[in-house]
Amino acid sequence: MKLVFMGTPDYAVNTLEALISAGHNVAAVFAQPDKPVGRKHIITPPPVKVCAENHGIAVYQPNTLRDGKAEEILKEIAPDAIVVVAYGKILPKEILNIPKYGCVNGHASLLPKYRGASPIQWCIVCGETETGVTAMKMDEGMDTGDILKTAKTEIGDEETAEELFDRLSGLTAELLVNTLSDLEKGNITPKKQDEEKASYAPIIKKEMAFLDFKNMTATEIHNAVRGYYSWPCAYFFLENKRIKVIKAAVADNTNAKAGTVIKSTDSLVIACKDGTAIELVTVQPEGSKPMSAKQMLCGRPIAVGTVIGCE
RNA sequence: CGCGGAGUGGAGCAGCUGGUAGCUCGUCGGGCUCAUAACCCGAAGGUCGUUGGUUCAAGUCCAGCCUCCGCAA
Repeated sequence: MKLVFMGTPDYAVNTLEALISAGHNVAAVFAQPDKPVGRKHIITPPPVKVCAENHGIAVYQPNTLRDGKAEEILKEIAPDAIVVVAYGKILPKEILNIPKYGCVNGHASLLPKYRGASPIQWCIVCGETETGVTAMKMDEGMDTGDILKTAKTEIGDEETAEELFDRLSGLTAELLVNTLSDLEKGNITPKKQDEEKASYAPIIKKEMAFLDFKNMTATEIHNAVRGYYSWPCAYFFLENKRIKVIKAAVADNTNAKAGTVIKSTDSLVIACKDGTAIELVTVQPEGSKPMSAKQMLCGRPIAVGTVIGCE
């Protein structure tokens, strides 16, 4: 098939590679413009662009798709389908209607659940045990298009968002290749989404990853630590210093007041809501590299009974 | 030149107003103990990131460089 691919981050590269090796003619790639990245604000091209260039594919990085230019380019190319994975822009109606098979999006959740920007993080934060990827025919709404095909996978008890990202990225690539081939053969019947079951996964903000030991149970903390890793990373404050929590484990229940440090010798355990307790296994104090809680306690002892607040 | 923190024995940290390094953990040896990751005694181990400067004297002050990290993006 003659395709146009739209995507930006690492996550989308797998799919682009897969489409190419499946023999599709990827006539052009759209990606977000290069952005300043890192401490020194070095202008960096998005991974999808790098990949496309390595394959000698033309890359377009418009700031907007709504000024008619993109539409013009796409009509010129006249692709059979446009494949969109983590592109980061909403496609206007004029573009949606250009390809014969429409615009196919790979979304990282089992739609209609977790529509929106951050489905992967949210399903871990919410404690889901199963997720997947969905191929859908895009319409004007936010992830509301008809479902073409899905693939499920289980979420491991200790799996982080970063790990799940990797896995779903691979699943998406497979799913979309299969979806295209089925579309071509005409053996897909698009299914409407069940609006009753729809839920949204809003974009993640830093503050959301704040660990409030007083109002979260140990399990909720554990899920937050996994779900917000590796960005923005769950954190709390200790003496006005930000401490990121890289890894945590649910500990035995306690009757200490939520937020209180109940163990700080070999390990660091903090009481949470409803008598639960969480052990902070790996942490990263501001300015330092990640370390075990025990290492941190060597240099920065914390007294048992200390209450972790919100300051 | 976006803002800021940091580089000290194996690990994590102290070391204020300059006079040759200390804490917690670990390691090794010994002791106690039915036993121990617990406790007691002792030991080993540091060119204090790098280069140059100030000084009688610098980990401690000044300048440059390298590396790491937090914020921001």
